[in-house]
Amino acid sequence: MPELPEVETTRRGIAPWLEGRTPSSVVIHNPSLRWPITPELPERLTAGPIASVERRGKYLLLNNPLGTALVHLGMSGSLRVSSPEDPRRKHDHVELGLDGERVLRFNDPRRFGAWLWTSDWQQHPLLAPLGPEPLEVDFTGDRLYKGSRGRRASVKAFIMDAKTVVGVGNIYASEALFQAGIHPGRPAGSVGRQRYRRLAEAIREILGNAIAVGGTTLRDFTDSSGNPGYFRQSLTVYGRGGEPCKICGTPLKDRVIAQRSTVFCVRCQR
DNA sequence: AAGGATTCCTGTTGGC
DNA sequence: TGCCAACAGGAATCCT
Repeated sequence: MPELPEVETTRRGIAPWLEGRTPSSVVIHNPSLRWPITPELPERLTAGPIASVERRGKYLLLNNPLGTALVHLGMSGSLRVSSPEDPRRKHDHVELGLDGERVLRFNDPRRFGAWLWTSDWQQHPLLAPLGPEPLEVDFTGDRLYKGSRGRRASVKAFIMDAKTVVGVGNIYASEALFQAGIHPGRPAGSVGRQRYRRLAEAIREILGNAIAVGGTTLRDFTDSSGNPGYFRQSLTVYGRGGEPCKICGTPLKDRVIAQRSTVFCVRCQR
């Protein structure tokens, strides 16, 4: 399930193959993603060189002189650079020809991903409302504290809301709340300033560490070369329901909070 | 306005 | 062993 570290890992892998090049072709094998791929996408993406590959939250931005292709991996999407001779895999929906030797393929079994075209991504309705980047300086505990006053939803739902901060999905939200010692079901408005400072620090540290080892591979995430990420071995609570807490040994609880499976320690997290 | 429920989809898993 | 229902999950969208 790609969260910010997996998307950033993907960005770093594909950028060197795309930047400065004009795709020779864009072939859409199946346009039925989260939203139908607009038929104009191929002509737009082949119109000029891709100047840069950026990331905003979990969106990848392929920028060229006409605008930007917004690529979202959804929950099962991946991008891979391979040889044109490598056989297409099941669920390869989009293919960019890079030169004679390489192709970029978008694979997405569940088709929750997206490829959208926009002439101005900053104004795009999906991107404009997004909150701060967790690894940038404007993401702070004080900001979380202020934004959460009066909020009755759980602190877990609050930090998974992209308007609060981008890129924190179910796995890293659980990990950060454990590291900060905060119970995921606690109302966001009842968490104090100091504890939000701890939480912001935990989010930063965990996402940064995950990026450094290529993300988390649970089942099938791989980078653009097909390699797994190694953060899984650093997970302290996610996927460990019923197993002992690594701090106090109490069996970890597993229950649904914010519509998602959530693992936490009733003793260490309050 | 806020927050919870629903929805899209397919591969994996668990029960019988 | 085989079949099928339940489940997982990002996040927009619907509903209250």
